[in-house]
Amino acid sequence: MLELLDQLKADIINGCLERGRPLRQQELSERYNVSRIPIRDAISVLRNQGWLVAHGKAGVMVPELNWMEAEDLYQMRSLLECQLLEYAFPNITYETLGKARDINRSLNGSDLSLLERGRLNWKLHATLYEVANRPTIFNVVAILNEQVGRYMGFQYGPLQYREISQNEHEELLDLLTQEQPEQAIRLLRQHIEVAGQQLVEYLKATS
Amino acid sequence: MLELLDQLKADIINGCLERGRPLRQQELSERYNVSRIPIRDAISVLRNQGWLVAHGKAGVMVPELNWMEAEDLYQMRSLLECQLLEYAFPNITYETLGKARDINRSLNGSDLSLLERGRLNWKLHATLYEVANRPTIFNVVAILNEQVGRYMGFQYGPLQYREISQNEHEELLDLLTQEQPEQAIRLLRQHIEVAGQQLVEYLKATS
DNA sequence: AAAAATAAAAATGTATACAAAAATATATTC
DNA sequence: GAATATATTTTTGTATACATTTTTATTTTT
Repeated sequence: MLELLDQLKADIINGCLERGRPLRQQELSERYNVSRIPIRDAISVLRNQGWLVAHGKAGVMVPELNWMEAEDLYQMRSLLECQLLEYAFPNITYETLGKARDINRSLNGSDLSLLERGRLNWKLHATLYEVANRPTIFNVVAILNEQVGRYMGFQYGPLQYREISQNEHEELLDLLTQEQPEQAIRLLRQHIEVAGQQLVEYLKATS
Repeated sequence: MLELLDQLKADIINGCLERGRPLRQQELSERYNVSRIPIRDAISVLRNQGWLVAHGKAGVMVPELNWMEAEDLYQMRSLLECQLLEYAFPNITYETLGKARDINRSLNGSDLSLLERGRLNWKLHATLYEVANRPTIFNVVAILNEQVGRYMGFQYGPLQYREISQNEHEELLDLLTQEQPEQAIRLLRQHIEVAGQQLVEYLKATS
């Protein structure tokens, strides 16, 4: 099941599944060599996570990427993640920061798939947010990051966003180590908003 | 399918389904007179909407209500819905306001179930937010309101929140009619936060 | 020839059946 | 008698089969 979900997500990211055309359960069941039941299960999950949309009675389909959605996702991320970091700050330990640094280093690897890279990026952020002990907000933020994942092909491809992002992560961790929460939060807000703006620019340019 | 979902939600709200005990697919399929497949589908949806939680390998169960979750849901609602109203304001017409007023009047009915009442309440808010033309933020807010729905038994029961809420709706619509967006947004923030605080207080007191 | 009505096809939703995995109970060993 | 190992039961996941609904194609009527 998890395997199937990942395969589907990967195929959505790299464009193997046509956008804007209804997906047929039977086609998918043949493509992935399972019956229609697990396909239905997977579709249900992916629909709920925004990887697929139900277009009325035309069936589910891979949604087109659009800059407005990206903008909104990043705006919500900015709002909610800054709030989470604020809650988290008093509880951040050296262990937390160490874990985050380790993850950031592993992002150096050049043999990572888009999906893996995106997941590590989220794991880094999540390491900080976890200690906020706000599971409900955390969950929503997790969903938002999941949805941002659909745009990963763009963000980690043409934009060469990798190094910039990693450097900002390092700065952020340094500010947290120096116990400067306000500046850290400001940097996080900027980190997210700039990423969003760049993605939006790119989407506007290509569409 | 929609029917089954509503039945399950209703039974979760009014406590027919025990909290904190794993749900068996077969039990449910007998209880609701369907096979296990639609039950599985429904569980998947309800899990994604927070009505059920997967407790490790102990199976899915109805989550306990807790004040912290309620607090967080309302905090997020406050943040995001105020943002939506800001976006919406320039596009709000008399027709929009009229629709909202009609819905608010229909909330007078005393023969409404908890689920129906909650849905009307959301429909009123949604009428305003729709014209913001921010479907992505709108969707997240819709999910948050769906989750708040799990607490409806409390909010519309012991707290007798009905009249207060309806009056605030009317005030809000008046402010929007008078084209006073800042005050309207402030009132909305208060409307949401007070509702949240009252619910949290109640939950703290009873638990 | 265009619109409406009917028939054919396809797709989805659901039930049943079976297989794999998990949990529980029973037996066995020390 | 406690701990481990084995067998039994339960629960879930998936395949197949069928019914219902939706879509598409064809025919009929004006």
